[in-house]
Amino acid sequence: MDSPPRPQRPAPPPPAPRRPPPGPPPGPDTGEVLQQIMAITDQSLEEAQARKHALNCHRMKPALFSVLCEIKEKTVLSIHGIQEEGPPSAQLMRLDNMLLAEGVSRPERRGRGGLAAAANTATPGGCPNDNSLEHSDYRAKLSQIRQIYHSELEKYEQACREFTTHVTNLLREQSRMRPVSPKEIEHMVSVIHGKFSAIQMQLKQSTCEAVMTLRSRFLDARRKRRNFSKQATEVLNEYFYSHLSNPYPSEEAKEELARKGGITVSQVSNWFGNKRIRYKKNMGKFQEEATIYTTKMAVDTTKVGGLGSQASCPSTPSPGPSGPFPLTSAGDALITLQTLASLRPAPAGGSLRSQVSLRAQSKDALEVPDSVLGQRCRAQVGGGSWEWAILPATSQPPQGSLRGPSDEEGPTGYLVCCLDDYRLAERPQGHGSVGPALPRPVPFTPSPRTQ
DNA sequence: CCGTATGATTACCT
DNA sequence: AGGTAATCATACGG
Repeated sequence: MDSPPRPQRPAPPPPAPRRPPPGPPPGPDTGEVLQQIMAITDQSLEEAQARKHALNCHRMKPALFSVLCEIKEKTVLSIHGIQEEGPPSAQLMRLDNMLLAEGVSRPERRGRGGLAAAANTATPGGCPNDNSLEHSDYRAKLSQIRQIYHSELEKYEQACREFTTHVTNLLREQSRMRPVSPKEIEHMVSVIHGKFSAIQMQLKQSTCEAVMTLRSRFLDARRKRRNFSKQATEVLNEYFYSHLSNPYPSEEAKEELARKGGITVSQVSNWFGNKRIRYKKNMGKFQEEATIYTTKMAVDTTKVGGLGSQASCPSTPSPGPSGPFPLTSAGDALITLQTLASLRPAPAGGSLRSQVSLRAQSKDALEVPDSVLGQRCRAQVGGGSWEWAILPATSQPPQGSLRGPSDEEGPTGYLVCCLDDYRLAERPQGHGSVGPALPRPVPFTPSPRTQ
């Protein structure tokens, strides 16, 4: 009760007791010794060593040492009280997991190749798979973050190791002078580790933040859509309008379209999803576009010699069985050249070379091969559905006006004509004999095609 | 600034 | 899984 207020200190004990112990009152002799100890710090190294040696040999040393031991005992107890600080790291674990998931803290991945690989796997699920430009930008930045993170981490770890060794050595050395239990050293080490891991935690935290920022910026960039390149749009539209009766590209077709357009397969899927629905909702609006693209396709077809090679479809050139788009009235039907170009003049010419090519020589003339005149054919109406039709029987260019969608196509660029005397035909009986792959007129069905 | 176009997302369906 | 339909959010052009 009347003892001096010497409370347990909340902080870990300093390595050297700088104060007279609260225990039994030191005699004058002890006080003197302590004075000397205190004075040691002011002395030169050799002097100090000599003093230390002298003190070590002092007759009071053992007694003093045991006193110190007693004090130590108490402080160690208090240390134990303090030591049970909360389990450090729910948060640390969270950070670690996150860094791992983001591909930042991959162990043992040092080389650039490794980093790149890590970056690749670091984009899980819906992650940015998009425009390779942005993607590589993202990867580069992530890799940068990773490098900084690892080099900092390395630094901290090294510093921690050095400092730990240093302190351990110091304590070991001091243990000759004062009681330093291995436990205490251990504790000290864990304190040091704690401090350093706090720093590491900060590093991890800010790394996580950086990654999240990068990620969100990137995702934002994804959400902040950009229109596709002209090239991509063209490729997609070409496929769409050349497969209007069945605009459902297969997986392979999607892949090829993606490759050609420099976009991803899922973007292709999105595009077709949007296109189908929007086209169906408002066919009128797309009429012009339809003619433009079907025309374009026709040009390519004729240029290449009938077979839609590269410019046309990556797969299945023949339309499927169902037409997703409603028929327009025959009155103002537009037969596009692409349509005409894919007409077959007669039963089974065998090879696709028997396809008819039509070329517009000028705005005012359309050359129609005799072989198809008066023929029953399949025609794409209004850029939309396919119908059986009979072409005009005259050798004159069909009446009607030519439409010229493109400026760049020159004198032979006007490929779309209105056939005023186009008329609907009966669907041929036994359609199998009409031609190998002529699509049958199938009423509009909104359900997804089955292939 | 506003209306339209368009890519992406979401819910729901088969 | 892949489709439709509705919707969101931004780009873009007048």
